[in-house]
Amino acid sequence: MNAPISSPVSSPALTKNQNLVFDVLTRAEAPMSAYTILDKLRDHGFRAPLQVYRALDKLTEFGMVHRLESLNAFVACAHRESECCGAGHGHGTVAFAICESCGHVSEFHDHQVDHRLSDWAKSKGFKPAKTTIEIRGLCEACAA
Amino acid sequence: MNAPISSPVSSPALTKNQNLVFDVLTRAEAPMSAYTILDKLRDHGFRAPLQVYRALDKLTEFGMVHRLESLNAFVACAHRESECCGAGHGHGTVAFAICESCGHVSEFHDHQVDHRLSDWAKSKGFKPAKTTIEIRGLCEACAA
DNA sequence: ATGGCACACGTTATAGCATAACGCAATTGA
DNA sequence: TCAATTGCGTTATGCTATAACGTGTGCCAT
Repeated sequence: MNAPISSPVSSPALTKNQNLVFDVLTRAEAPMSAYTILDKLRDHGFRAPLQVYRALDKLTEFGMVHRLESLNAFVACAHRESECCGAGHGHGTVAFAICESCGHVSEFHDHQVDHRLSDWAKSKGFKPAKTTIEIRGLCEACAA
Repeated sequence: MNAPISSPVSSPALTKNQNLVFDVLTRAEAPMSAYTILDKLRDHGFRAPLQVYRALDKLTEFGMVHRLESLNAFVACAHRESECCGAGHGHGTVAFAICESCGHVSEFHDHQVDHRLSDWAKSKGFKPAKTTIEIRGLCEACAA
């Protein structure tokens, strides 16, 4: 009795660890590092970073979690249910606006940006695998 | 005799350490991590990571070096002389295409992408400070 | 049923990336 | 001349991520 468990709330059938990590991220107001997640889950039996990283790898693969490269941290995907996490659909690249003051992250998507970038790639014969777009700055509230 | 030295080849007057780091990056075919740079410069008296990081911070500030967030590594700016490194001009955000096979990096710029992103920011009251765009995938040669 | 496979898990150890905190030396300019 | 600034060097430390090992479980083709 170790493998996937009928998930109470999440999309694909997640394992116990995956559910725990996803729940922590979903509740968070800001991105969390793997080690911060680890600390939050010590009460639930987590002892080592790998337990977190393995869950994060899967959740990222499922599209339920995004990694913020410029922060070395993770957020739950903001596109609820139907839009984002469906298996094979992929609505393209997601962009993030990260407030350096309050830590809040806005996730958005822009087809034009997507097209421009993939046009560039096509023109150069470059085959994109994963695209990162992160804007760091101050959110409206913090810029005031 | 410790401060800036008339630089033999570079743009602003760089210090000795800044020149050494910049030269190593300029000669490199692919991005380098701070520790790789450190190893290359042991012969020149470098002993500690901070010596590298401090030089990288300045070079980045000057616009002569870019940090690749998804790689935790650094590259010399590909825009030669006039275009990129001039003090106050800033031609906007730069994007990178990073080959995961050979490590080669292409630096480019797209006004439309820039505009799209800053329009989004404006509409949300978000004040951008620094924008990261990195496409990882396979370059033409490696995709063949 | 059983042997092989794929996968999640747990643990220990280690690798790789980045900065804090101290003090010294040189430069600048009121 | 004195204070402020900047670069430098050193030691120590902290944060991020993965390697390598072994265990247990479910699946399913033979």
